[in-house]
Amino acid sequence: MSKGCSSVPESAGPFDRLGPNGFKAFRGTAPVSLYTRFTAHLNAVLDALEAEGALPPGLSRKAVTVEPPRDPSHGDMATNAAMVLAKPAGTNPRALAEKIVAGLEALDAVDSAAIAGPGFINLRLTDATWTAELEAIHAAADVYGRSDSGAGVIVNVEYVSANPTGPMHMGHCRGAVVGDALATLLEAIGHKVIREYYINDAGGQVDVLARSAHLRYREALGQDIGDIPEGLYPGDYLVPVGQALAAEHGDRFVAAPESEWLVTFRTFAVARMMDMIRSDLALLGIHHDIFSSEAELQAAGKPEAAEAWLREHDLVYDGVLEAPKGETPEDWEPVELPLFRSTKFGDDQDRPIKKSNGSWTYFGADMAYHYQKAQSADQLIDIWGADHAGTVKRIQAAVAALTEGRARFDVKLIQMVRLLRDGEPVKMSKRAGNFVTLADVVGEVGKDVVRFTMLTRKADAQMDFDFAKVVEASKDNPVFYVQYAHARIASLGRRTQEAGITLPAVDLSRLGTVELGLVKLAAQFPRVVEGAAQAREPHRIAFYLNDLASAFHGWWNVGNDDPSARVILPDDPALTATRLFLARGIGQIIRNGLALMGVTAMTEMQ
RNA sequence: GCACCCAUAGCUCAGCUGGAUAGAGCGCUGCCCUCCGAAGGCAGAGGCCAGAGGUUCGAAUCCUCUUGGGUGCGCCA
Repeated sequence: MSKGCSSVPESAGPFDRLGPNGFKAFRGTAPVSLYTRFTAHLNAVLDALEAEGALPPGLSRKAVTVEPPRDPSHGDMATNAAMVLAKPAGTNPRALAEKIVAGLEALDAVDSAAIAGPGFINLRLTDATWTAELEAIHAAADVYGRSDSGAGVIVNVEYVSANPTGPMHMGHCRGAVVGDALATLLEAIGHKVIREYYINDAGGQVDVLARSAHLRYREALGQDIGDIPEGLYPGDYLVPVGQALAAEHGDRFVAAPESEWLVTFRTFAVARMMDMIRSDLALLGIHHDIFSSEAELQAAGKPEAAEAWLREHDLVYDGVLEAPKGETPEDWEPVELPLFRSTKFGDDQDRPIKKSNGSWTYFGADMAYHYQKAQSADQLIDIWGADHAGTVKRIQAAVAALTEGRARFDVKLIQMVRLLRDGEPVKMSKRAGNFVTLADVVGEVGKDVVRFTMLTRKADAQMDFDFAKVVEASKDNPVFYVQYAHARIASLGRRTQEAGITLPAVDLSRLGTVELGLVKLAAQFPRVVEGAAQAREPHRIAFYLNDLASAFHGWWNVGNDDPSARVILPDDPALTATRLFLARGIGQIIRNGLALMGVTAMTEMQ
């Protein structure tokens, strides 16, 4: 099996056949998308024009697009080639368009080609081209929509990375889902993906965790600990940690000074917290490949190595930062610290990599961590909460410096989710420890609803999560609407069997205009996947599926008033078979799209 | 004071990395549904894409400025 396609099922197998139009419809395990094929055809036409001198050689075709027009009445496919190339070619768009049209019209798959507007070339494809695409969907099945455009490129996606001080709460949820869906999406276009979690187990917060655990440890040994002091973690989830520590160590650390137990308690508590986080993530179907420990990173001397390299290249120096503008903290004092020249890469201030006590700042360690990730990946993606927006530039600067600009590095910022119940924001108080946990929410509405809902907005837009609305059975709820379409399709199969209809071979020439329209929309799927992966925007899959479901429901609804438009026609088994073939093709796309989102497709609604 | 994110129909949001007459759901208006595929369906109204410049064949999309929201801002993670 080729690299980068490890998640493609073997059963799909390499596939090689010629479509009715002479296209080589499949390459490797997944069919080449219609748009990719037409881009190739267009390039061939342009090459021919170059050869005969109608176009100067070597023009950049970067801005040339082949895509469906927004208005379907314009045709099935459009290209801007004539408009983009006319100027550098020293001709006018329409004259060039006529030459390109002549070349494209010669293709069997093209029914007609026309010049429109300022110089668009609109193509109408033969029905046979589309019905062949429907067959391709069935043939490729679970693999339809995948490609190998990202083959050979390893992408590291770091997401969640919640502090190991408590269970996952809803603040972590969206980033977890977006990161995971993005990772799956990148795999779908052939990337090898590393799903990574960075454990912040080296800072002051885990010391607080250790002290909180010590308190629970004393409690487990029967001491009255009273109220949890300010500054320690109050959550009940530390009770079993204290009990386990008591069972293991007895009372020998009860009165011991902190220096004797801190490391032991910290290590133990962090491990327990990570177990808890892993099981919370498992509720969402999320499993990371690698958990990297900040403490281990530091113990291995990685930050020192990074610092040494940066000093050699004059990118770290010892200096004093100016006092912050705006509200100056009362206790501000100028201190000399090792500073990274992030201003050289567009940051507005150089950033300290060590604290005045000699330990690493979060940034200092994180810098080394990103360098480590870049050793085993070609591209890096971080999924962060939007509250960390202010630190994006410095880490991008660090990656650019340490990799000398080689690694593509994107930080995706995830905006806040506002939890609503009965239209009212759910109140959360971290101090009292009564935040809404991820486990609670998944327990209430289910994994699939949570995952889908988290992908119904652009990641950088704020969103509301309303407990009532996300489970509502109506067309305003995309989660339901998409699942309902898939369930209807599944029920068609069951009902055909119940009706005792024996299905003859399908006759795709009997598909009507509305039905071919559905095929055309379904055939967009590979493009949508490619675009969503390139843009790192998994929400596009959710919106596309909602559109597809909407088109399917619309088709279904024609049958309400017109029984002859229904799928199951006891008097016409051949047409039943054909429409069922279409419906199942749509169902396949929905299933494939949901799979990218990590959502299970339902075969019946309750 | 500075940086980043955002601004699209009354509301919630899409808009496929610059394309043609800017879309969807809700809400609103009108019609359809005793049952057989209505946990609805069909149609309609509704827009200075916050504002002003610029880039070019072409801008909601890219650049600059302004206005109005959100987030963050020395060695917290």
